[in-house]
Amino acid sequence: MAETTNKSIYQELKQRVVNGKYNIKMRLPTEESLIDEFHVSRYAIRKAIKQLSDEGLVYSVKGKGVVVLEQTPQTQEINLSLKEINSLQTLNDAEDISRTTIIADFQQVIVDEDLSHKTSFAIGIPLYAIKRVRRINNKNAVLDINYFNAQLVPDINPEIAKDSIYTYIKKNLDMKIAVVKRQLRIEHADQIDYEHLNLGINNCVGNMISFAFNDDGKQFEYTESHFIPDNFIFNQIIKF
Amino acid sequence: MAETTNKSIYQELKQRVVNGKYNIKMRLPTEESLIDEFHVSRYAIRKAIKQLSDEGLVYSVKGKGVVVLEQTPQTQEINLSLKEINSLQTLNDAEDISRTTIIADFQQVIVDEDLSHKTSFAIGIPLYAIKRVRRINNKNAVLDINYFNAQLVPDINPEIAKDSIYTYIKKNLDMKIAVVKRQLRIEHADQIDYEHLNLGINNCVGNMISFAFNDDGKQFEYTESHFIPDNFIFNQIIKF
DNA sequence: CGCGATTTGTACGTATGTATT
DNA sequence: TAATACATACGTACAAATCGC
Repeated sequence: MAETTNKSIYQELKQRVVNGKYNIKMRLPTEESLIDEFHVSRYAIRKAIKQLSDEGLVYSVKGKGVVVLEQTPQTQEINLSLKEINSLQTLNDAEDISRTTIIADFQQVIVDEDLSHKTSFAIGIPLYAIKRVRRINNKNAVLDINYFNAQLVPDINPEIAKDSIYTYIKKNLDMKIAVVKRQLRIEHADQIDYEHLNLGINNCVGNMISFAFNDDGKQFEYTESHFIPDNFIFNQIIKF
Repeated sequence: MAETTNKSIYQELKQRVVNGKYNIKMRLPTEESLIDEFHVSRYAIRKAIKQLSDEGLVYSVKGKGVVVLEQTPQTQEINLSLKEINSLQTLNDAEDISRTTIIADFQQVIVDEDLSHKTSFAIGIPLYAIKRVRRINNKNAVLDINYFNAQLVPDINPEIAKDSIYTYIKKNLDMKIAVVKRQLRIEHADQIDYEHLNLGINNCVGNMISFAFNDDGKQFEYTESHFIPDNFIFNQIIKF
């Protein structure tokens, strides 16, 4: 019946959910009727619904249908969906937040046993070791401690680091970022954290550790992002 | 060639990756040859590979093949994949960690405006309000502050809370847990945290906030899990 | 309580698109 | 440019869970 023309099926369905056309009191139309409406295959409909489901808007139940979840109000704080913190760039675009990067340290090192144990780089590999402070809303909010494999990510310099190393990789290197494995923990603040971060009365930091791999399966980065309490939220949706 | 018999294709492929039969120097056999080996459809092979990919063991590249990622050593600490912290039960089974639950508070309340704003339950709904302390390795490690919709999760009592409310829901109620939306943040420790947790010199806690929904789309739970620093790791894998 | 009817989940086969080599 | 290999899309069939009669 209705025509999607430009908009994707996913976007159209999402709009209907957030507008309340599809709401908690009802279920989505069956896949069969959406197929009839949009004149596409079952595959396409299921793909769109999966996307809604991954966002936590709906939930599919075998034998029953697709249920709309009660909506929870979203918080106003700096809201990270984990995928984005790597290049805090995105924050800048999306929300109007003042952001600056300060290069606190920039050197080249060779991996020794200690560093190998920590970063999981092999001993002997040359690295760029960079420390950067991210100022957000006039606070020193994040301390990034980066190690890049200099063979895989060559020719970094402070100017590049001041901008975005990820942008540099994407634009100038013939290498693709494939996977990032992350660990998030809370740690007692260290000397270096007190030096660079506006911790206020807090004596702890969040520590997000990232291991990044290219599409040859090789690890090219180890990074610790130390961030101050009370300013960051990490979201996740778990389906059963 | 090889026969899978009992084992799933996923398990067989995973074993080959961790054993190093498939390793960083090579790529996985093509989907075509795996189809020939296991005598199943392309769909089945792709499903197994997707599972490996979701675990961060391999990465598929269009036109190239399926790449094995360099392996990163796993840490020994209490390692949570976010899905499990809800029922800390699972920790008990997997690792040998001593665990006890202490009921610190148990009452029934009606949602007022403040509580509604915080929990996103509607005003007037009756709730069970429970505070529990989780002792892990002889430390008060987690303070759980639970609110359950008493209409959807009726007849909770302290004995049930001492065990596992999720087990109770699954076994005794005709309700299915569908989705949990989570937020993780770091907060300055509160009076109640100092009372119940072994914070040591730390003055911050992790706060994992959960909104849980049943398969009718209704929110049945709001929970804050306050946990001490240095003892928990949250893992996540991001694919590009 | 059981038995269809409904609805989503899984699986297969095939064809075409697209990035890599 | 051609061959290779994964990604996307369609159609079909059957399995499994749910719901109403």
